[in-house]
This record gives sequence, structure tokens and C-alpha cells, in this order.
Amino acid sequence: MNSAAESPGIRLESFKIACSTCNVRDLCLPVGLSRDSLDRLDTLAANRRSVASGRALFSAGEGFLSLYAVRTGFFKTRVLSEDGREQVTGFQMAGELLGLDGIGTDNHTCDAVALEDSQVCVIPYHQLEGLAREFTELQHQFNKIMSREIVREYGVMLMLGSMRAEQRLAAFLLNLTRRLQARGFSASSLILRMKRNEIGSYLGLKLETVSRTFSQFQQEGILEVKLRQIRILDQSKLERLVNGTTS
Amino acid sequence: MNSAAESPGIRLESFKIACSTCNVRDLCLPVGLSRDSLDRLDTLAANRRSVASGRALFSAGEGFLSLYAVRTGFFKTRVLSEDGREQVTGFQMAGELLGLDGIGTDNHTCDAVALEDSQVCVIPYHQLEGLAREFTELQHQFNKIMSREIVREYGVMLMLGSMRAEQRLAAFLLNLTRRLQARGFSASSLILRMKRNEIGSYLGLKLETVSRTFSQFQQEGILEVKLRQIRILDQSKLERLVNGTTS
DNA sequence: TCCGTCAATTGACATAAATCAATTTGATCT
DNA sequence: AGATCAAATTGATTTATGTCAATTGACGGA
Repeated sequence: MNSAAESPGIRLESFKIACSTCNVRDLCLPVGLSRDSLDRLDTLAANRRSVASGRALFSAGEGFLSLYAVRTGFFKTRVLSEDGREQVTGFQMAGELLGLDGIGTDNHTCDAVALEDSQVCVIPYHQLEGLAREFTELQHQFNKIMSREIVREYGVMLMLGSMRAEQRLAAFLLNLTRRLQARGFSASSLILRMKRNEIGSYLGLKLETVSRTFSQFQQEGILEVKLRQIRILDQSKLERLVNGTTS
Repeated sequence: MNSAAESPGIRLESFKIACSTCNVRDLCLPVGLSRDSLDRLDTLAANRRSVASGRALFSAGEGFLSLYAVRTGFFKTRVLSEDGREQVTGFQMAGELLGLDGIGTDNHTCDAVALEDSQVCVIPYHQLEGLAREFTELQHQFNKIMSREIVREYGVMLMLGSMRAEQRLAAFLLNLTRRLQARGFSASSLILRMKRNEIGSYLGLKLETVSRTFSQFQQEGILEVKLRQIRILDQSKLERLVNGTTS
């Protein structure tokens, strides 16, 4: 079930784990932390936790204690409405942070579920706060990360509120590949970690519509689709789609 | 054009302005700041700025320098896509913070537009950072505010991704009245500050659909609608709608 | 190796919302 | 008060996506 073996590209497991040597550090808490604050961050995020595929790292309603940085694997976050509708709010990969939603109320407000066997660095929040008090650049970086999450969500709102099915799927694929590329993976070939209905939930579409749109893109020569294996044949077409060039 | 005169309820203009005496303080930077840090916050947010109805407080692409706390009036924030689609990402009223999106990139990523003549407190960001370094509760509160904004957006995503038109409008009205009520206004009677197409943009619907849904609610005895003047006649029906009791 | 299960695809049809278009209503200015 | 203009409503029709249902394909366990 551990699909880490499938994923081409960077290997994380073999590294001695410490933020200061972590090769996703730049993604985790971007740019210039001083050597000193980095060393201290090491001890802070020293604890790791494994999450089996399909299991929750945390769930809505649970007390909030820690943030989590994805080391390996893949997650989805979702909110559930009263009557059980699921809305996937994001997908997180190596170097991305989970749990920011819990700070405001001291309780998690969404679920984070592993889509494959995964590992995270545990960052106890009150320790992070303490450290940030000492190292101003750390606080600065943390504020930036929170702000970027807000901006990311603006993008999702734009997608959900004003795009048609093809545009949503195109935007989704471009976003995924951009992030994968930043991690050293191919820009044109990817393996989806999520099911069609999870993509659908994220995009505000039904799984059948997602499937049909994949098929349509394949027909049009934009993609090669083999279940979860996707090859992008015409990236610029995807980009034009997103930008509403409906021609 | 100044519609402040229309709005029933609390009057803000007449107060001597300082955070420590501001009656929206609890909304601005909630809960227990010490007397000391409050005094300092006063001097920080002493500058005010007026924004005429229809004018932008800031626009996407502009350099980010300050956060803004709404003192009086009403704003919308919006993002624009490449091809000019508008997505309204939120509506902000007294005591709510604007500009958090700018922290991550040092540039604003959305527009904030006044929907009526408004006034904001200007909070220079680098000064806030400095002050937060000194007063740990202030930093703590600020982190919470950012986190709550993230959670708020989860709610919008849930709405945009999984609700039907009636549910969206119901959720929108309930959210508005809840916030107005927290400010001392009626829970059942409100004046919308935005146009139908702005509501539509926020809800991911066309203005005609918004209008029809208002009419439908009126027919069903849920609302009394007189253009922008809304009276809620059956709040529990709205709540049941949002919770998917489609009966 | 076969079977059972789950995921994905595809088709036929239903429907919510968008689109196009015509009025109506209300505010503002002269 | 009447003219002007923007906003809102309402109707007729189209369309994208949802719904229901059948089929195919992959994977894992017995």
C-alpha cells in the first residue's frame, strides 16, 4: 500500500532528518532563516508521525496542539457540512503545512486525511510561538505562510465561483504540476493520488463530470489519461483554457 | 451618498477614537489584550483614512504596507482573473480586518472596494510586527485572526462547491445577520449594502438567479424583500435550508 | 487463477442555473 | 413634476452539469 516506491524523483526517507538539512525546508518555512533559528527549529520539529493511507492526521473538533509539515506522502483536507456533504479544501504534498485552521479556535475545523502512507513533522504550536518570539524572522515567515494560504483560498473561490468544468480541471492540473515541478518532478507527467470523487469535491463537480472532462481532454489531445496516470500533452492549451480563451 | 445615516443601531462617528475605547475593539483584535498593549495599539492605529463609496482602499498589485480595520462602512474584497471575471471573496463590516492577503508577497492580491462611504484605521504592518514582538498576546491574537480567516474561507468553499442557489443565499443571509447582530443590529431586519450582481459573484451565481431566489423566498414567506431592504420572517427555515433539509 | 470489490467510464435523461431580452422600479438631477 | 439612468425583476429558452444506471477495468485476497 505504501506508494512512495512508485513516485519518481526525490527520495526523502534516506536523509537524516532535521530542518537544517531537510530538502523541503525551502517549502516548509521559506527563505532566510538564520543558522541559529534553523538549529532551534530542528529540535522543535524533531518529532515525526506516520499516517497510513486513508487515516486522518487530525479531525474536525479535535483539540489543536500542533502544526504538521508533510515530509512524505499526500494529504487532503476537507470540511463536512451538517448534513454530511464533503468539501475538499485542498491537497497537500511534501513541504506543505497542515493544521493552520486550528489556531483560531484551539480546535481543528477540518479533517486531514492521508491519501497514501505518509509522514509528517510534528510542530507543537506553543513551542513554535515561543521560538517565533525569539526569532523575529521566523514569526515573519510564519505570517507569510498564513497569508499565502488565505490567498490560495481566494484562487479556489475564483475557480469554484466563476469557472466551467473544463477550466476547473485545467486549473487543478496546472496547479498540481507546478507544485510537483517545484519539488523536482516532471512538469508533464503525474500520478494522481486522489480519486475522481475527491477531485470532484475539490472542484465543485460530480465525479462523472470529472471523468467526462478527462476523457474530453484526452480526445482533444490535451492529455493522455490512464486512470490516475496523467500525461500532459498540450500545457499551453490548458493555460489558455484557464484564462478563458474559450475559442 | 453617505448612507451611514440610513443604518440603524450603533453610532461610531461620535466617539473619540482609540482602540482602548473603541466599541468594535472586541471584533478587531478579540479578547484579552493587556492595558499596556492596548495603549500601544492606540498609537499604532491612530491614523484613519476615509474611502468614498465605490472607491478602492487598495488594489491587487499595489505594494503592501498596512492592514486596515473597518471603523465605519462596508467593503467588498474581490479578485479578478486574467480575463476579467470578478470573484467577490468577502464582505467586511465594522471591526473586521482588511489586507491580510498582502503579507505573503508584500503586494496586495485583491481589491478592497468601499460599498458605502467608509472609514478605516490604518495599521502599518511593520509596526504591528514590532509591537507583536513586544506583546506576546498581541501576536497570539493576530495568529488567531489569520487562522479564522482561513476557516471562514473554508466555509465559502463549502458553499460554492456543494450548495444549490437557495442554500447559498440562505447561508449568505444568515452569515450577514449573525455578524450584524454581534454589532447590536437586528437579527431579522437588514439593509444590503451590495448589488445583486455582487451577491451573485460572491455566491457563484448570476444576478438573475439571486433576484429570482429572493423572490422565491418572499413567495414562500421566508423573507420580505424590498430591493435592498430585507426582513427575515422565518429564520429557522433558512437554517433548515442550509442544513440540506431539502424537504 | 479466479472472484469480489472498488474505481472509472460511458450513456440516456433530468434539471438547476445561465443566457437573452423585456419591463418595472427607484433614485437623482434639473 | 418630469426626465434620465442604474438596478432589479420577470419571462422564455438554452445549456452545462447532475442524476441514474449499466459496463468495464484494475487490484488484492482466497
